[in-house]
Amino acid sequence: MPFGQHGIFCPELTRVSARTSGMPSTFFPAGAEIYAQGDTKGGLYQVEFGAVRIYRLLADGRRQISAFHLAGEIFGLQDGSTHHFFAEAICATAIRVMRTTSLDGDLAGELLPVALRSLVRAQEHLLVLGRQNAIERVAAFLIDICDRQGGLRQIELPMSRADIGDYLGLSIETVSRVFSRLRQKGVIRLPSLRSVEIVKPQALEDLVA
Amino acid sequence: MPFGQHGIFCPELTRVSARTSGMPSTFFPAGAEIYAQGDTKGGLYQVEFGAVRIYRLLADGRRQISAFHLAGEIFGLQDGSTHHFFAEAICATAIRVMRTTSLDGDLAGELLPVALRSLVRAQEHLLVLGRQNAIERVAAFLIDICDRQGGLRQIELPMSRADIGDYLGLSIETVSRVFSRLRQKGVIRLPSLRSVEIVKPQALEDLVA
DNA sequence: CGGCAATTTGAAGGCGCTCAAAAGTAGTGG
DNA sequence: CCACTACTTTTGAGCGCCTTCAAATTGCCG
Repeated sequence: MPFGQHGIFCPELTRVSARTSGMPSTFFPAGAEIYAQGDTKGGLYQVEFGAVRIYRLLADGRRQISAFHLAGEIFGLQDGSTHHFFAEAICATAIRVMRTTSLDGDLAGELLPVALRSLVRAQEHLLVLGRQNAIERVAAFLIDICDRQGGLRQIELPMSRADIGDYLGLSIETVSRVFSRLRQKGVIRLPSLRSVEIVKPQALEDLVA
Repeated sequence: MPFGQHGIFCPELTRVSARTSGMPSTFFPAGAEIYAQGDTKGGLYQVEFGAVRIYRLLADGRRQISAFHLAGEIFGLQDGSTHHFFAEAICATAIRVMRTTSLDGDLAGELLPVALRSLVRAQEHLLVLGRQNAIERVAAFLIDICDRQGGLRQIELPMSRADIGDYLGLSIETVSRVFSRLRQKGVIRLPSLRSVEIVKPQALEDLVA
């Protein structure tokens, strides 16, 4: 099976996406692997709906999520012939696949901007992980997700606290404590476990300095 | 002046590099700025000799070095029209410049591998900053520099402890303490301040897991 | 309603940071 | 050659933030 053992081909989505790009879509339930470290499947992926986590593991199980990808975003670029990371669906997710063969053609010029955006993102994330404390990291995360969801004050988080912790280099407990602290300060509200309302955007901005 | 206020044009180097690429070189003394955050100078840079640090600053002065670039390596790729980072010469350094105009032509296809290598590097660095402790970070750093200097056991560090700290997300003191600890364990020797001899490579490898 | 997983909250400890001072290094000029 | 200065690096002591371990609570789905 081309796109991970849990990948389920979805004819309806195929037809939908075919109208826009001519490429088929694949559906992944929550937790399904899209590709693994060492996989040789080349290609580029676009999130149609849902969310994806890109991560790496240490031998003892420590995990670092290097990026989340939301609807519309492109991922899967690789250096060399094999993937260096894992990609998993965070929730029910549809992925549009662009074949490697087409990359050699006209798309080559469009690939560079994608790579550069990812690079800038990763480098900015380095600043967060290297030089910011827990509350600053969470603030940066919320601002980032907010912007990528259209800038509305109401945020829907597809990922768990564990995912957020592994993205921000924090423990689950610390993430939870920071959320509580921001709530107590009146900076955010938590209408439900996976949604956040930003009450004082400026307070968040001030935290990331 | 095209490449930072401290850039010194060096005719002799120009002639040398012209033989290989037809592009001129610029010399930068230690600490000289190559480009700054917000600069609109496009273009690609190659280190001829010396070393470069790429970094970002927080409002209160905290600094995160996202990458070091040694002789032969290419840097300066940017998303959009302005640089998002600072680039400085760490020591006496010569930089070969490739003009933006030439990038639009034949080089476009060669740019993608450069961007992808940087991306993979940054993402691997995220794992170090997010999920590894002090001794593991230093071990990863030494292995990386060692590989990039040809894999010899003797390493020459162009950068200060402060630079290493700002690259690894550690304080100067912690970097120094870890070096001492590795020396006491017999893993490395420190023939001088800026050189490291790796006595037990396997011990270092084991640390990064 | 019951069971399981995710999240929250609490308590204690450790790793790395800050502050401080000593030791080492390099450059300069007498 | 040596004295002097300025800077980097090393080492020490104490503290604080985050982690770990543990338990309570909440939310979800059958």
